[in-house]
Amino acid sequence: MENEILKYLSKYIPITQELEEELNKIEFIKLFPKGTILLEEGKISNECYFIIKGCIRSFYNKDGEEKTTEFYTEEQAVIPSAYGKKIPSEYYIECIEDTITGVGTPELETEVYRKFPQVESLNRALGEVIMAKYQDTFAEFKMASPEERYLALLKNRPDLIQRAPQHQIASYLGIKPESLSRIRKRIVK
Amino acid sequence: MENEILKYLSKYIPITQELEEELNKIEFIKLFPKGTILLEEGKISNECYFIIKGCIRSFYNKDGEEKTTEFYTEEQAVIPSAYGKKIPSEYYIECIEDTITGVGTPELETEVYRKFPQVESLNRALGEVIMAKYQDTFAEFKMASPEERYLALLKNRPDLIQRAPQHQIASYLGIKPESLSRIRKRIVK
DNA sequence: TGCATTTCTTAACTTAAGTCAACGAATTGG
DNA sequence: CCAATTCGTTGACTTAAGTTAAGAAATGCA
Repeated sequence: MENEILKYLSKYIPITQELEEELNKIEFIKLFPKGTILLEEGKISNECYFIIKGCIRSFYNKDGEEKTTEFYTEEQAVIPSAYGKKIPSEYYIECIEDTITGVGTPELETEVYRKFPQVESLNRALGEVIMAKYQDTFAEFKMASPEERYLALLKNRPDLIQRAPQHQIASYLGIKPESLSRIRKRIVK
Repeated sequence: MENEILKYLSKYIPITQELEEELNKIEFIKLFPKGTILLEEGKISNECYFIIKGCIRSFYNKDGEEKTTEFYTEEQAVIPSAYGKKIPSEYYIECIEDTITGVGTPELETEVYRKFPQVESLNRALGEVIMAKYQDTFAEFKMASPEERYLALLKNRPDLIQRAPQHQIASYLGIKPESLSRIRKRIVK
């Protein structure tokens, strides 16, 4: 677990001795216990996270009801919409398991990009890949019925169904908990 | 219309004489008539587009039915999920109006990034902004009912309702054309 | 361990979207 | 300009999700 981010980066670019030392110096690994709120609605966001182990969700508070919109797990980056901008966040970010992350800040990023421009290139390329996947996910969501969305989730991220409570999964699928309960019952048959 | 892309870029980075000349040399402005299919399902994608004027949609063919998943208009980038990867596209891309675009290719990008690393930095930063917006759009979509989605579209992209046929708007909202027709009737009251 | 809280399920009922079909309106191409 | 096709609306009916409420199951905490 010493430097999982380096391990991850090394899949994509060669890690020089210099880069390794630099990243070891600045990298900030943190453990957050389950239940930690990493970002609150209305607050300024100055941190992003790379999940080494654990699970994080983002959720809105709509008329007192929590609407989970995203789940993040191992090897995923959590970048709040308001990250680095000086605007209040519209949603919360919470660890739903004990979670180990690398923590990034705009200042850290700027410094690393300046010293190692290749890392910025990599981020540009990785960003495009993640964007493409996300687009596809949104398109599938639009085209599918709630039941189809649940079946797709079972297939694509089966771990989530174990890791997150069902009412959070429900809003992630864009439906009510009662509906998800019925869908599950229907499927068993 | 000589170089709209330079105009757009100049909002974000200083345009040197050298960069301007370079981009003028390599930039490839094309006009596509309404109805042009820019990418077909199953085909390899080697072009991305920056819309100067016009409207482009992406759509899937699900059991013979077209499902429009995205509309792109002025100052938006159209980057197919399969762009630059050597995998077949899962969807079509079509101009639904006469459309003027800047056309990009992976080779062109590589060359520009090599000569003007600042452009790659800008793209990294812009990509993050676009990603954040897209995430917010997806979250809103999940939380809203079909009627609320339509009202949001009316508010946020009112031009689209004039520019695209209603059945395409319907699948963009994740519903059937008959339902959209009824929603519109409900709203007028 | 046991009590309190949260989560999940079930049921009855309401509401709105999906489906199928028909028809008139608008658009397109020759 | 006309014929053909596509598009949008409407109606009747089906299906599934939302709502409300209640109780069972699971979980967390003292």
